[in-house]
Amino acid sequence: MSHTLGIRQAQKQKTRQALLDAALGLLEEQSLSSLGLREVTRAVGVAPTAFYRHFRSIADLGVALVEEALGSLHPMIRTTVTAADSSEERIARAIQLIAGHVDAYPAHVRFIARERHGGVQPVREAIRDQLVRFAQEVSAELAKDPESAGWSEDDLLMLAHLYVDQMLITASLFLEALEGTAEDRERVTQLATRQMRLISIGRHHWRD
Amino acid sequence: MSHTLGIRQAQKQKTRQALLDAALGLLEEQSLSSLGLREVTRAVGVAPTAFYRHFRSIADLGVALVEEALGSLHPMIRTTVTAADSSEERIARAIQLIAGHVDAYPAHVRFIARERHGGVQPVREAIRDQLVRFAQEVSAELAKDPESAGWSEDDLLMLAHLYVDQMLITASLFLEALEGTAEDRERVTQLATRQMRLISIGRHHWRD
DNA sequence: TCATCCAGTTAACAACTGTTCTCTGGATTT
DNA sequence: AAATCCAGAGAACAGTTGTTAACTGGATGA
Repeated sequence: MSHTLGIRQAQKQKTRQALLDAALGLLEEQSLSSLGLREVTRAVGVAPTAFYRHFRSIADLGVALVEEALGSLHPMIRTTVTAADSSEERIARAIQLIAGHVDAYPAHVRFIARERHGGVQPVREAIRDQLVRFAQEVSAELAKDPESAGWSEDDLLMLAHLYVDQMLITASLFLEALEGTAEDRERVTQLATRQMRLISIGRHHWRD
Repeated sequence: MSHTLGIRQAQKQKTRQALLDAALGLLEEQSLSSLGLREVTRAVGVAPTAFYRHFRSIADLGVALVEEALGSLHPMIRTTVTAADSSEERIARAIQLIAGHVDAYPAHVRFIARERHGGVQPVREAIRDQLVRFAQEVSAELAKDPESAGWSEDDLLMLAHLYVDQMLITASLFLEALEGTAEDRERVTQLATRQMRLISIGRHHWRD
């Protein structure tokens, strides 16, 4: 059911993607609020005014980056939380998944961590919306687990937010460890694993 | 034992503080990496070149802001964790303390949350160092608690980091709720309380 | 085939940036 | 009282920024 794009539309999307990629690269050493429109177009090799054919402003481009970075992550998260194996195995797998994602898309992870509390309001809101969606989805998956018997919806959402925040913290630690040694990364894995374990224990004894 | 500063030194410190205050104000709507030196001096009402009498660069000023925002917080944290009352009361008091701090110094809290993963490396490192110190101090206080019997140093530090991160998340939520209604703030209190409670439960059953 | 469209170009704008060098005048020290 | 110091001012520098307007030329659709 794929409709082949015309030459013009295809070229336009190519340039648009080049702008997004260039911006993401430039954002490794600065924040979005200091990223210049000309800086981005210069990196791509197009005229500054071409930018306006794709985005109204840098903030607009930032919102598009949020969608690119988080939009495709929902199914991955759902299946990770769902999993039918033991709690300990699930933790190990989740952390392995985070580590792998940071390895594969470090710039996206950095962007989200940086701009979650960054200086550009529309981007902050876009990230917050995505994270709220994550928490809702995690909450919905948790509800299916027999261990969630007797849990209120509020408490499930509370736990889901804890998980989502913990995921981001862990991703950020893996990111810092990317330029470090293998031991650095192993230490992050150990730390994150034990923190998740402690939260799981808290979850297990919550109903008391 | 206070040595009265000379007129010149006093005036210099006054200007320096004015620069810090102005910068903090301007940072409510942008990130440090986009803050201009001229922007700051203009807000204070001094010549751009006067900036160099106090800071080598904007990054340098940022590091000074980190010290101002977090430097004086260490004793407060120590005493909060120490506390001799029940776990539930300790949680309520800690969260109340965070809420009060956000009310009193919203710009400082915003600055730390924003620049923790921000685009200016020296500032990121300064914040990280301070947070590591917090975690070490919390860890040292936890070690005194009889409930920490049988805990390894690594595990204490793991828990301490969890507490510190949770504090920052909570502070950030209170900050968002500052412009909201009283119910918004109450909801944050409820959420943070239950998350802390769950972590406490996890801590209590850790040795299993 | 011919008219229309539209992604990207070119040129120009006023406004802004960090940094340098030189200078001033009141505080400080001798 | 005289010499020194030094926080801040002033002017100028080359480079940068976002945004506007009018344009070109290949793809598109009638």
